Amino acid sequence: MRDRRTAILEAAARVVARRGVRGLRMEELATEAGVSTALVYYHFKDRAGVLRHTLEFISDRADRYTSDGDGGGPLDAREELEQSLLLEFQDLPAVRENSTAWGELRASAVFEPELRGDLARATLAWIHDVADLLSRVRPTAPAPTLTASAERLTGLLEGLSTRWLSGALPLAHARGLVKEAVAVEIERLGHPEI
Amino acid sequence: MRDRRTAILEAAARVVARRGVRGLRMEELATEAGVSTALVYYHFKDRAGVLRHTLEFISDRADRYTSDGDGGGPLDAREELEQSLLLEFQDLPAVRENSTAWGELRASAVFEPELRGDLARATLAWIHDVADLLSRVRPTAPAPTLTASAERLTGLLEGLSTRWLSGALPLAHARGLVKEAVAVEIERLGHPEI
DNA sequence: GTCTATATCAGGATAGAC
DNA sequence: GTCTATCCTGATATAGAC
Repeated sequence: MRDRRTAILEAAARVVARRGVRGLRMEELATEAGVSTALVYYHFKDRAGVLRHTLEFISDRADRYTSDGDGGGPLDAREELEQSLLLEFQDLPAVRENSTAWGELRASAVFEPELRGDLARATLAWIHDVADLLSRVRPTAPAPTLTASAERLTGLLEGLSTRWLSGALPLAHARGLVKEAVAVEIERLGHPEI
Repeated sequence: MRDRRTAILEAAARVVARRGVRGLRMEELATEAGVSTALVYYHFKDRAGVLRHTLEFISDRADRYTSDGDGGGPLDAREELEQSLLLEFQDLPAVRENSTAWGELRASAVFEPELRGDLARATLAWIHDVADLLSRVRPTAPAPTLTASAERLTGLLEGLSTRWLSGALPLAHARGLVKEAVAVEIERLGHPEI
């Protein structure tokens, strides 16, 4: 147990994953964190403040996961790419929590312009990372083509993620589709004349 | 102006597109429809009932749009496919409304299991339609491969749609990515050995 | 079928003590 | 920094007249 503030943010991440951004109630959050509602307001001013800091918290945490050097031995560029894209599709509480929260963030941004800035920045960074990994597989492919591939792959991930989380798409199937999408895009980058 | 019931559903579609599923308030809906809140309850029992019927209404309407024979002259199979996938990316109020409502429905289904049934059915039907169009472009491709391509294309559409609606992706760029995705998948279906 | 009230309640937010 | 208690708004839902 860290300081209360962090405990509240961790609790908020769990509640958002369980109820959604729209479903987050201050009292449920307080109970989950084991504190009073007043304390939540003390630390975060109001509901919007809670949400802002929670989404920031989640996004930082996601960065950490992504850059996790894991114990799987050295990977070639393509494996690394696949690995990185498949990180989002695992049935671990932490991963589900992050994916759910991100999905909520994206969906909420449609109606809440204040959220759009952060979201756009994070998405752009992600696309850039993926384009970078792609460029290691296909070093000769031109940058705009790489970016377009990255945009499609990440866009697909977002779409499939929602399907998975809403129970419409089994995890294994989602993973299969992602792997094949990677194969297809890499193949495509080898034939720029299409 | 049809019967009040339909007018309420049309208004609900507009309000959901504007405020989201969670942002739909019975009074705003009533005002938008030009009726009293009591009448809304009379016709739809409660808020959940409004939502259920609204989503059904939207989904029916989307079917109509999709099967719209339009005035663009006869298209070959591939053009028809492209056309059909690009329908969702137009800056027309009706289209925006439908896309937004669908996005909301998908996002809500993550937290509301009751919505999942309808959603899964509609998604499956969509995938099937796209697979069908693909099979006309690549008549020799095996069915599972066609289905996988359709799943990726529709999944991508869902992901890009959210990006577009949240202002993260300009319309023209989205359309370009979709067109290229179609090209890539069709190319892929011509090389089943990958 | 439709309206004008109005009851009811959940949930966000604050006051004030410790 | 943290709690208990409470206020108050906004939103769902119903009663009863027409």
